[in-house]
Amino acid sequence: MLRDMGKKYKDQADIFDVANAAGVSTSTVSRTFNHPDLVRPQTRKRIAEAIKTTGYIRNRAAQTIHGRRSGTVGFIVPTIEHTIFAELVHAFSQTLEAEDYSIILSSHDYDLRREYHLLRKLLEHRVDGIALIGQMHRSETNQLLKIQKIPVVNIWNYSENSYFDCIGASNFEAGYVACNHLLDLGHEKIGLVFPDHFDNDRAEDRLNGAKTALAEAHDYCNEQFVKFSSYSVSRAKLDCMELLSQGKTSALLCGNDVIGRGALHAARELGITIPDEQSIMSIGDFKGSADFVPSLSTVRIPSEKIGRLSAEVLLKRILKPESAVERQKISLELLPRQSTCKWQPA
Amino acid sequence: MLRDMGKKYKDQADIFDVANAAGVSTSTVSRTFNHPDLVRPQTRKRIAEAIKTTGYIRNRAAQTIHGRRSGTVGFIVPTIEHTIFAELVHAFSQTLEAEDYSIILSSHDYDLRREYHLLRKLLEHRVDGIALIGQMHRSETNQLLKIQKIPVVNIWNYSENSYFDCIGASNFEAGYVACNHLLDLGHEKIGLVFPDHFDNDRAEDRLNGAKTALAEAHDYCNEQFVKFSSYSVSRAKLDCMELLSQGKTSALLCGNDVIGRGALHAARELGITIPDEQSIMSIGDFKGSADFVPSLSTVRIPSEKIGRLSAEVLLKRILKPESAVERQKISLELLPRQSTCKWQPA
DNA sequence: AATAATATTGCAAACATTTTCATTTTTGGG
DNA sequence: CCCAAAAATGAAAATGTTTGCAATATTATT
Repeated sequence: MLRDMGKKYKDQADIFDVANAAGVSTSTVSRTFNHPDLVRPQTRKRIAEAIKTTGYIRNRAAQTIHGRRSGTVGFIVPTIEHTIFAELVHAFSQTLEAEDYSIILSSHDYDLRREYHLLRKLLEHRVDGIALIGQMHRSETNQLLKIQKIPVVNIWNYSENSYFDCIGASNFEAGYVACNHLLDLGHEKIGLVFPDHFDNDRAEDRLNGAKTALAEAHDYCNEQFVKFSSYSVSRAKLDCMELLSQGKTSALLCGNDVIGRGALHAARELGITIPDEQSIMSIGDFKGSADFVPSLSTVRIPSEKIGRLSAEVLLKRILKPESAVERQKISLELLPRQSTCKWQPA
Repeated sequence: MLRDMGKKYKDQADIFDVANAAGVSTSTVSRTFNHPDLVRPQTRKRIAEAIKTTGYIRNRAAQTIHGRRSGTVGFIVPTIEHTIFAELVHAFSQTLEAEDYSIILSSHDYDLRREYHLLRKLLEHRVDGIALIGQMHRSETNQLLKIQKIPVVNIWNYSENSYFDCIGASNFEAGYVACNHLLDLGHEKIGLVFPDHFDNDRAEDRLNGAKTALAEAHDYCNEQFVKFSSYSVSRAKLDCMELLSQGKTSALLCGNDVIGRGALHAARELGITIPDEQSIMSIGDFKGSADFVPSLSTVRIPSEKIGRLSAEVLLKRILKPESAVERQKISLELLPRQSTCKWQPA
């Protein structure tokens, strides 16, 4: 039956307008979108035309309300400003956009209380799934996720007993491998420059990995060589200059490539030759780190791969919520480049 | 009246559950959210408790359907991978998240056909507003935006006769100013390295600005010094190495800081001293460009400011759709740093 | 050409809210 | 303590879809 014509002026065509224009019922229009195989090709064509002439645009909110997928996925990252997660977000989005999902992206600036609030907002929008960075979250965050029974993927930091699906590398291992690279080269006085953020299990794990390597090699870890810096090349540069100018180290181990770049700049600024006078080792391998001169030695954490796989796993979970928890430990790659070399005492 | 109790098991508390728990009607619950001043503080408190005990989370989709704000804003950028828009997106998001909006971020990889499709998807979600980069879009994109009468802000590239609100700098001017900086320093053989993307009015305008400056100074622009590169440090480095090793230029003008960084690396790789042997000039001033050694001379386009202002303007337009078009031309800042100096013929 | 099987389509209920209008409660002034 | 005005609340309609079920149209089989 056609809809009451006495309605007030409407700016947006709705499914009734399309149905009228095509001379079918709303059910049929709806089906053309959601189960095209159930409607006759001929009818489908008529509807397609009606859609064009009316300028109809589906209302996802209306279908969301009905319990159908919202077609959105929430992605909460610590930051989008500092390159760190750019590649990850990019790969993640591309994969999901290819499946017609839209990404609601929010960042909490390393404040896990904000993370909780952002999560609530995403749930208000009835996202079909959620992606979070790291394993460390406030307990109310985890609780909320559990009782909501919403598909969740935990990205970036691998944990063998994660409650949710989890795709990431072992950041402990990354720190361990990176540090051992320097130790293998004969370095003994290694400066550790790591981000100072709390609310960041990745950095913490990396630092612990490095300290463990040091402890194994030296039976101790000299705390006076540990420096906390931040996620900014400028800040890191200053902090590294301070550390380098003390002249007590033969190598710097940087918690991530942003800091690694800062270290490279710092050395240059101070006229310190890399790697002859100091080795610089980093973790991450962001795009461009290989292009520095000297190129930055680092431990590669394949962010594109992680982003793509996370999206795929989340997708699977959305389609099949009850399957077993999926965890993938993404392997690291030690990339010795020009910024590190054997330590030769003068 | 209380709701029919014979309903099947529901996992998600809805507004009826809250109403029951608080002993009020759904109207009152709804009002506590949307017009808190209309409900007695005492009742409000009772409802707040009911919300907690039931674990209720508002359904934005349901209110969107009612013509109410969806609480989302769509932001379509060319890319999130290459730093270019990271600061912009960050500032934009922060400003809108503070007002409780969620951002649906999508990227089209410099493909304006994809931009159109992404826009449609955003409209399906009934976003309250849309932010787009640049002034150049497919005609169907512009048409769709016009007939939808949705708040739109055009970011990044200023145009004095934009149809929509527009916050940005003149990229023509940026190219012009950057090039004149080199000309003022006495450079004559200037290599132009610009992104090769079509579908990018910003790069085009910058290049035209540079060419205009050259034409004014020399009455010609030597096309053999124009090189098209891409938005990647690696790619740009290789391209710059090629150009530099020909030894026909005394300065490089780079279309953006990504290319500028590539140029810096290239020179270093080739053992060319910056700025003594070659000057490197860039456009953008991304975070970190000042920290390179030598620091990168560039024309600053204040992306954070642009991001923040865009968000504010879009917000205004959402609240007051009928007000006059707002345009802001953000001013540039020439930042001569260490990578450029006076040209002294050998 | 009649019947059975299958493919299409339509009706109406359901989804979770918001909001208008009417009704009830509270408040303040005498 | 009563009454008018103001404040708070509730009932019900409306929002734009999807989908189970029933009805109808098409096709295949004899």
